[in-house]
Amino acid sequence: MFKSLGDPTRLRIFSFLRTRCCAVALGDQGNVHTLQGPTVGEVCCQVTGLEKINSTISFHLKEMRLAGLIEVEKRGKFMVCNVNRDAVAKLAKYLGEDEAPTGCC
Amino acid sequence: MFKSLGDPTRLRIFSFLRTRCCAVALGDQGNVHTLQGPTVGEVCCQVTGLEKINSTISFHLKEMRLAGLIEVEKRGKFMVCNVNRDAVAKLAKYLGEDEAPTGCC
DNA sequence: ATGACATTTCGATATTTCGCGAAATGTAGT
DNA sequence: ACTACATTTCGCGAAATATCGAAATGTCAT
Repeated sequence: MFKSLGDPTRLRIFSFLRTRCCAVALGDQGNVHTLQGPTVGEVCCQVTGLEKINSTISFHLKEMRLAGLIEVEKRGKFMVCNVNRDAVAKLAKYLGEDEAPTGCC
Repeated sequence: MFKSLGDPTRLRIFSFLRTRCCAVALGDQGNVHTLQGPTVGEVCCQVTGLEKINSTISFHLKEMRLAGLIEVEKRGKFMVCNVNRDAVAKLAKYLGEDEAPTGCC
């Protein structure tokens, strides 16, 4: 995930996706449903201002998905993207915790 | 910083440095003194088990220093390394905060 | 079915990055 | 000054990465 966030384009994508809320609802069987989110094309427009080609954004989104940073869901003709909040929370926790044993120095 | 943490070797270095406390003391004029910490050679030994050459570790430490992730200080013949806790805290804060505007979706 | 649209895959290319080993630099002690 | 040691710099090759554009895939609407 750090590697994923390490690329400037992906960090911008990440930042953009965070400004769009990740709507979630519980289904009948208690399963989680993501309701909506930006599409690949929308990410491309908003993040790079069409500076980058769709296929490039698609590539980065795939990387981020494989890293577990985001979730991508099919919505008819589109693919909608959302930040994986649990994963990000874990990452924040890792950075936030203090690993130094007491009295180490 | 994300890019820095994205490399496996550097993440191991980071993790190792965090287990060694960053001792700090106030000097006579209120200036901050880092007291001690692992040397480059020690990092090389502990992190890679001598799998990697010193120059390689030096390269990574430089990257991490330029990224603002660690601080390196001259201590006579040695260079001692410590995590930049403020920077890491900021990073954790960035990941931890919720950027989605209320009622976005 | 056909056309329009969204996205992904593929191939090619340019750039970056990592790693090693040798040489250079710098410091401490004798 | 000389030696021993710690670290950095440099040159280079190998591998990974980012980007583009074209072609392929998949979906919706007519």
